[in-house]
Amino acid sequence: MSDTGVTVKKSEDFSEWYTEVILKSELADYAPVKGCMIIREDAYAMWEKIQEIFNKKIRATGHRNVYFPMFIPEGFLKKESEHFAGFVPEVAWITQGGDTPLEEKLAVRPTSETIMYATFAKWIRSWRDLPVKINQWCNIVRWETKATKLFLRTREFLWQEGHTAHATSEEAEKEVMDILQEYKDVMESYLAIPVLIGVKSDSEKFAGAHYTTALEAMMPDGKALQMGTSHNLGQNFAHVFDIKFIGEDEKEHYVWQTSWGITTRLIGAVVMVHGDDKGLVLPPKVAPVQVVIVPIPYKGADSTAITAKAKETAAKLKAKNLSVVVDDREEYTPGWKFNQWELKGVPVRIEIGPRDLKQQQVTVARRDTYQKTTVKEDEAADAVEKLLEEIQSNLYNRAKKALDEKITPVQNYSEFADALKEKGGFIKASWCGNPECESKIKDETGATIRVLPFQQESIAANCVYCGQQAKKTVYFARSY
RNA sequence: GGGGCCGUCGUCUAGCAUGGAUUAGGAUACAUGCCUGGGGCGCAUGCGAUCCUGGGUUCAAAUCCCAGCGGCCCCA
Repeated sequence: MSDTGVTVKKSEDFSEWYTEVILKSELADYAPVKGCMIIREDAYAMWEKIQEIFNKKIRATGHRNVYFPMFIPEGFLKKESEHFAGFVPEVAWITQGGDTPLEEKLAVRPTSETIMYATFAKWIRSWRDLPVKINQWCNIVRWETKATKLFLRTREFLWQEGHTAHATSEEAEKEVMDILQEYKDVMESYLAIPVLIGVKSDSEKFAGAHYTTALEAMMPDGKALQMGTSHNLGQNFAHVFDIKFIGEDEKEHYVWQTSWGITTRLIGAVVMVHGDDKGLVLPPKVAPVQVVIVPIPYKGADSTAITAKAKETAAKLKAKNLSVVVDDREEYTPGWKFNQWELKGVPVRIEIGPRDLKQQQVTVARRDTYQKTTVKEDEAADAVEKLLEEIQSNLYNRAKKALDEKITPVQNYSEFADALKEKGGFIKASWCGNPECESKIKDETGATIRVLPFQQESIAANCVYCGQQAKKTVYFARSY
């Protein structure tokens, strides 16, 4: 028995399944340094797709890409004390260059607010210089000491960080929400992962932010995953870094700022949410290979005709801008190839054998449902294109259903505990707004407030923990 | 933050309890040749191991002890 396939069932040992799928589908590999990973071809290709999608969105709204250095002088980080306190436990420091100790140690960026904003102070003079809307794609380092997990928590990861400065609070506020919506679209329309959006509680907000908005998804094991954040920084950093401009009113003002990011963690979410016992199941819109064609050459059959037909079909699909691979390797049997491409999550497989040739058809198999049908040869390209759309929406609908099933409204703390114990997921509950209740709940159950949804609806009059007058309806969950 | 498990050819592993004799064995992968082909084909031959690293115990260590490195899981 071969062990090249996935040996663990997703429903039986989720963690093990996750690791195994990633390694065997060759998305990633471990690096020699603890908590670091190698992002392999297919995963990187997905990251590039995400970059393409998001770049297009932010360019359309006037943002431009830049690159700042990865070394940040300690003094910069220390300027905003809350920010520094939030990040210092996991900053990697450079203290020596060659043989020479550095006079001031350098942080390997855990995020770039400080180095960017020191520069903003130089760039911004007048209201005419605003808004500043920049973004960078880069790596960052957060020296995790706790458990690391492929894609979800590694010491180094890739992300994009957008940073903006505006003349007014309203404008910054709008930016935060616009970006949040763009993120939501990336996740739902492209990654096929539904998310809950809202504001973070103070204890969970970004260190140094005025407030943080976030997008939260639900994983099949009942744990929430933060998919992205968009922060309203208010004027905190502006004051610290002295980012001022002369307004139209001829007076001096501090800028209003935002920052926002998504990371390679999204790839881990795709694996978790859509994958199955055979391996990855990739949403067509971000799949590096959308269609694989496997010729079935029988002994005695006209294998040149079969291969020719496979290539011809591939050409038709490519003409529709689809990414297609013809797997004409002779050293593997068709059955072996089916399994391998399923492991890699390719959404659609086309089989072309003597039978198809004779009947001028192709056999089409979809990854999400394993359904196999035959399609007339000249209709194949259109049919596949349509099928890919169908798979994309099927994956989203499946995930949406799973999310909805994992949201439990509760009236009191015993219901809260039961729901969390039984199925995990999001617990929708009323909260008085006191951080102490939040913190006690965390200590007792491991669940934290993931978001305070924008659309508030009252589900109970009293706080789920202390019984005092409730102020907010929030989603709790255990999280990654 | 706390607890537990693990590390042997590229990969999965046997051997470890009770130290010595398996030449560290097998499967898979890889290479070559044949045979096959609509769900991980078959046969033959071949290649492939610092038993994670360092130290200790011992006449003798993959096996026991300690430390380090790396991985996994669970709990809060």
